[in-house]
Amino acid sequence: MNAPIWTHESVWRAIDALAAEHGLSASGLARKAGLDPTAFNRSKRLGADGRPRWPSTESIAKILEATGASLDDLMRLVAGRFAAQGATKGAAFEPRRPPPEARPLPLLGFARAGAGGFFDDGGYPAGQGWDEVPFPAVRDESAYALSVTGDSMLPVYRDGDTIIVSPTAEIRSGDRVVVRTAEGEVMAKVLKRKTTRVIELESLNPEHPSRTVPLRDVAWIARILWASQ
Amino acid sequence: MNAPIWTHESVWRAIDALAAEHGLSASGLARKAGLDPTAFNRSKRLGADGRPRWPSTESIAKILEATGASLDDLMRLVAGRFAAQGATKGAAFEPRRPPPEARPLPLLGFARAGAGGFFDDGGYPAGQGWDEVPFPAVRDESAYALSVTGDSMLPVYRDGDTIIVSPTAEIRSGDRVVVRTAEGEVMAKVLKRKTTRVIELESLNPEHPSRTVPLRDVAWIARILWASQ
DNA sequence: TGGTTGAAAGGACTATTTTCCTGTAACCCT
DNA sequence: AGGGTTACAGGAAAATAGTCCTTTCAACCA
Repeated sequence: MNAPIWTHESVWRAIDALAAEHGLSASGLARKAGLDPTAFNRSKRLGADGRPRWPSTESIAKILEATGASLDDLMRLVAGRFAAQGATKGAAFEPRRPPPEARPLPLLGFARAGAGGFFDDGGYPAGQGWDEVPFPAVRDESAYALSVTGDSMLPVYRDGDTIIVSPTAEIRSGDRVVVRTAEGEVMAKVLKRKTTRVIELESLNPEHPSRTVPLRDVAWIARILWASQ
Repeated sequence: MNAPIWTHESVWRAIDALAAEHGLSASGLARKAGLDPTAFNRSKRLGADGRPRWPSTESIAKILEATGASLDDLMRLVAGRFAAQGATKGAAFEPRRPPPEARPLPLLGFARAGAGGFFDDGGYPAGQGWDEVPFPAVRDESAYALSVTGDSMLPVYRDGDTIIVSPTAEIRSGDRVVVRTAEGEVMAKVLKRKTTRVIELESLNPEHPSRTVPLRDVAWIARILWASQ
């Protein structure tokens, strides 16, 4: 079992479980906590654009108070440890794999790497001044890998490179993304701009022109997290 | 005795403590998590009308991810159990950490990604035909991370990208490498050719010329395994 | 059977949180 | 001294979560 994590999925699951442990529906729990009964509707957990909607920390405080649940209870439920009576009728539709467990790696700014004292003679990290970074910080259980084929993504991605893609990671301007169009074309690009109607995609090769795609022509978009080298 | 509770005060206190445990200010933690640096300002924790402002559960997920903190850490901090301050900032390098444990991720060739049947409507892996790849396949206990600074490695590496470097991994022609010269210059390049006397390094930007360095001028060379995106 | 209530989906609107922006102050480096 | 960066306060705009409202369906009861 991997370490429990705080994710959109696990938080909502905890809310459902808390409701069930108190013999309530999600709408009943919301009502009991003084929230609108539709607040926890499953239909509202993803926005119209598919973006995850997170319950607020304030709403969580209210449901804990209304049910008398403790901080321990909250973490237990987020961790997925439910009471037997409260077993939810799971919508489990595919087996989930745990995401890779992050470990801390020593971290140094590149600009400092030339200064003395950070590496020994063999090029191994040494001395003072190293920070830490979790690697790999991949929390998405539905993350997958794509193996690059061809030369069309040079110079960033070469034939045979592996890219790690997350369908649920937040995407911001400047992020490298995989986009599938409604026609079935799948491409790796840089998201330059997103409006309510179009997305603008820059090529990974700066010499190639940007491309604007209407959102209605976008089947899905997923963020690239890591690339092998 | 009541269990620790989830309140406006305890949640913000936990955020401050998480920052402190990583040697960061609140604004530094926000920045590290990809949030606006003003997001956790003390001045913004109560609204102009005195109403408490709660951090979102999404923001909490982001700071946990950015710091590698676990659900147990979150609970500990919300409960008010803090570690001594500054424990990890600028710490001496500690050798012999276990490398990240590889997990299998679904793998698909990019060229096949446009064909039907590999993704559901939301862009999640589905259907048959997926292979597996271990991620991250990093076996080197001395692997470390470098944080890219500046624009000199565009378009492959952008300012702020993290590259994972292995001093012990085998290096072959075409691999992306970090090289330190005897003079102390550290650079990221592509190893084009290695002979008994020289190495030839291509720039990551194909427009820039190759560079030949005598082996006696090379202090060390390490292979880049992964790059964040 | 008809009425009532709750559960849930979906849309519009409102309230709240985050982001963007500006300014000041402190600190560090050249 | 000047420039750059970070920390922090404060205001406006943008984004997001909650509320209100409507509709449909199911369960229950008289």
